[in-house]
Amino acid sequence: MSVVVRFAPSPTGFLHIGGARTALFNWLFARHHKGVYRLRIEDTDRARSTKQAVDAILDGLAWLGLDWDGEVVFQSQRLERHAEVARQLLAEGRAYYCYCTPEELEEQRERARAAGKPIRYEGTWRDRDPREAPAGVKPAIRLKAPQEGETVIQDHVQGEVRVANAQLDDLIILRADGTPTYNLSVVVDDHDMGITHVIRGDDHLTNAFRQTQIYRALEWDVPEFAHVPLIHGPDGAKLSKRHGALGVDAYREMGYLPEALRNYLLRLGWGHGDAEIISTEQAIEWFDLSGIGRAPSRFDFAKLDNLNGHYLRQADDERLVALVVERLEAELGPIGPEGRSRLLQGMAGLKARAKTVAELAASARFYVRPRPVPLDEAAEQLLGSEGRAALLSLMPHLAKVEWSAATLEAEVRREAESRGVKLGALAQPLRAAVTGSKVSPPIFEVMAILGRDETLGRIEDALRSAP
RNA sequence: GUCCCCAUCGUCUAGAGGCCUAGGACACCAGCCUUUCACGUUGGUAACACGGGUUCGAAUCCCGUUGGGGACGCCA
Repeated sequence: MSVVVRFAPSPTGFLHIGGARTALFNWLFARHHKGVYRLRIEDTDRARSTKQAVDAILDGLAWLGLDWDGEVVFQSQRLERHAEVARQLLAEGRAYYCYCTPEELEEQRERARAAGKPIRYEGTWRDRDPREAPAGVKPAIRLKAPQEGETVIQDHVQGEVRVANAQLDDLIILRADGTPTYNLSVVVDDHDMGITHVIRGDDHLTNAFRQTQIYRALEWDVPEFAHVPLIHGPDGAKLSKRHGALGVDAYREMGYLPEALRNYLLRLGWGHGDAEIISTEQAIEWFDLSGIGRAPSRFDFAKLDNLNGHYLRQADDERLVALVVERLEAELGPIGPEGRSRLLQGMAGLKARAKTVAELAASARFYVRPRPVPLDEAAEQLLGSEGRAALLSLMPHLAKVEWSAATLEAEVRREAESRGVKLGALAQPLRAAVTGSKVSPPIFEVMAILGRDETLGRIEDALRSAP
């Protein structure tokens, strides 16, 4: 039997990190089994679903590289089919009309709460004669769920989970306005789409019981389930906007690479021995449901940063230049071919030092800034009067040397030696004057990339700016 | 309140009764490398929540306690 899975977000907000991981797991599972991975937008909440949210989800998935198979299914376009199934259950006597008003139901809930009993529908209309129906009340349709025994699900992550049917109530499958409710829609769509494995967040575990009851009433095959533990914030509490319940676009904005996020998300809740750095190809080969852990996990930016740094160092220079230019242009205006060329030459030295694209852009800024390059506080301190004096006396030597990283370094080393100072005594002021900062890629490499005129010009600027 | 799930270093995890004096990774600390910062490298601190069983033997199995989490909508 071929595997068919789906990712089914509801477009009431952005694609958050938990959803991204669910999508990743489904995608990996499908690719591993050479099956089908589909996307279904659960937009039946007409009031809260927005086009922007749908776009954000689609964009987020595309950025993450989780391509789906076939057409996107919009649940809102299948309402008629869902209603038809509800009516079928009604006709078969496996569902019934319920004439309770929302107020009555609220009273029932209150009563149950007060009595310390499970909060559930009392079954008021389950066996009542519909002829007693109050006039003018539009009924909802409820599933006639089993009252005895228990409902059991075999979960690939949680194992066998069972709950007494007495805990469950007769859930509404079709609202009074004729629209289907979530659990019915999910069951009908999963069935119609031929979904074989439902991999989703653990918060759906209890829905699995209700959905199982609907499957049974319909005499349809129940799919395999895998409920993945949720992702918590660093403090162990529910993810909040402060620490991780951000849209994937926010991670992109912070400068994370999609391949790094994929690797991080994969390892968050799934393991394969000691493997940490896992390429997507390798992940497809290895991914299995049994590797999913059963405990919730916490989101940790430090580890994501580390992974991102790894993938950054691995990334193609041209690609990184494009990402950096995009950010730098937003800040400094258009960057010409010369600037791009410097960035490309300097990228190897730059990317070895960054954790995120944002950091990369910040540290690359000096390559494309127009003179005079502003000196930050640390650079100013490094220069001081001694630093400037050192640079001044170094100028003639720099002016005459052949302009390459190796010759520049050799010349400055020779000078340091003859002056009886450490290389740093000359290199640091140079770095400060040329980059405006005390931290940069190797300074002779920087000088070589910048070229003789630009470098000497910057040094002169720094000398002139003496306080 | 009711039901369900979970529990190994700070974090992510390896571990499916003896291979565990509990392994790896991130973070942290120290050393090395070094023109800065990173990278790299070497070493270090650090965990089986607690209490009972079962067993010759338990991180691994069972029960309870505690602590987290999730669900209880005519939302999805």
